[in-house]
Amino acid sequence: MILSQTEENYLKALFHLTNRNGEQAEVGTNELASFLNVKPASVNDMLKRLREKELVENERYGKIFLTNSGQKIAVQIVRKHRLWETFLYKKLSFSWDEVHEVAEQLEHINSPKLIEQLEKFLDYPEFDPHGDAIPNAKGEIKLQKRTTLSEVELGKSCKLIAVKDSNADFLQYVLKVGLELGSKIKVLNRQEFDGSLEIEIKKNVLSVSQKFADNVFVE
Amino acid sequence: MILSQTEENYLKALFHLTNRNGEQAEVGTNELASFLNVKPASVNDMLKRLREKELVENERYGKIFLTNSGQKIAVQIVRKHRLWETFLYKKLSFSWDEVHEVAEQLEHINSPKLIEQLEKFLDYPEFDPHGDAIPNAKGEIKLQKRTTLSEVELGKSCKLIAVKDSNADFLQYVLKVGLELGSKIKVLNRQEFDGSLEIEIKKNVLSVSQKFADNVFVE
DNA sequence: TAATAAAGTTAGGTTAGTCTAAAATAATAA
DNA sequence: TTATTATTTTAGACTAACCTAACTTTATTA
Repeated sequence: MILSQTEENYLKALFHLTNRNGEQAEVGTNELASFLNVKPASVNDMLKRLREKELVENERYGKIFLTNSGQKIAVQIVRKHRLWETFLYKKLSFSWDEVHEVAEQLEHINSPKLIEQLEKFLDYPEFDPHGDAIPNAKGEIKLQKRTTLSEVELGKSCKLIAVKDSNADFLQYVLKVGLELGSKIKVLNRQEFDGSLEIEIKKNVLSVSQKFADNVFVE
Repeated sequence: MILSQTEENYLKALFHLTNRNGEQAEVGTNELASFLNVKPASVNDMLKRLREKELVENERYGKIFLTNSGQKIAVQIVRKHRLWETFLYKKLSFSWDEVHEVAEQLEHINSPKLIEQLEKFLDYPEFDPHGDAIPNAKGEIKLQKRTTLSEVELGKSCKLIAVKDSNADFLQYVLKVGLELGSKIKVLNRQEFDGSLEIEIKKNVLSVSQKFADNVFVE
């Protein structure tokens, strides 16, 4: 089935919104609209088309779900996105926070051979530069039971393996703080009243908010 | 200036049609329409928009020209196309005849850094897999005074460096005949009545039409 | 449970890019 | 030079993807 970029973006958005933090989540018109920066009325138009193509299911005034085929297509888009991010980061010296925007464009290129060969060229990577798992050709995703920085015991050290979202501002802040994939972090102290953490990175001590710590994955 | 893929395709088509065989050529509505597989009426609509953006110039019932800024944009698209073709051929094991179609999609990705880095990654290639010159970042193109197979003297040997167009059928025929970039070809004989040539490739002798020989560049 | 707020839908309109059919102009040939 | 043919333009319509404004349904809370 040949889909427009817009249709693909709706499917991908639904995939992300319905699978949050590894849990199923319910998604409505409004939420999808604000995620995609369009108006609810536009979402309605598109949902009608996607229903007709049997890629989504939703009843009048009900929540929105991807069908099996919708899900399959969405996973393939995510796969392409993450492979391209990996390519940009590993081969073209893009920084962590720059890859997302360009991968948003590249993910819509339609060529099965291109993706196969790209994956091979990158030597079958399992994770993208944000630490997210790359679905394989069959659409299978490695399940990741990931620990956040917030959950690390006081005094212990850990290694940064991913950050939760792809917001460029957040990523830039992470970089500015001196972190990158693989950075070693030691958790020194935790403020009870606001959950903020005192951490040590390369012999520098700094304080980060709970929200920050919740968005950083470590092992 | 941000252009749609369609607008970019019109500019690129005009670039190719107005610079044929190194010579300037006049292009009209009908010709552009059939090149792009749309109807003349659609071309008219688009020309209006491109005139308003000052990317093309044409008078009522007159021939169509790219303006300087239209030309600049077109060259950048050609540059991206040829760099991507090179990438697919050199790094992702695409065959000669497969690169064009995918590059048609990739050429519309908008990221100056991506192209800069891609060019660097490929080590500043001068020619694409079809032997066409890749414009540099400034839009300068190496001028190629190219010899066709038709022009080679009887008994002389030459090396295949390019083929004229990107038609997949023609490229596949070229491959089938046993030719690739760099292949050595010896011209044995020429039929006066139809211009066809008898050539030797890897100790095989075969006959090719004048049209074929006109479309194959050698040095 | 009635009133208010939030979420979702519908109707009607816009723009980009396409089309068909018909009309206008230019080019070619008798 | 007039008639025929080819090219170009115009008018009117369609679809995808969006919008605003008004309306309906569901959820929340007083």
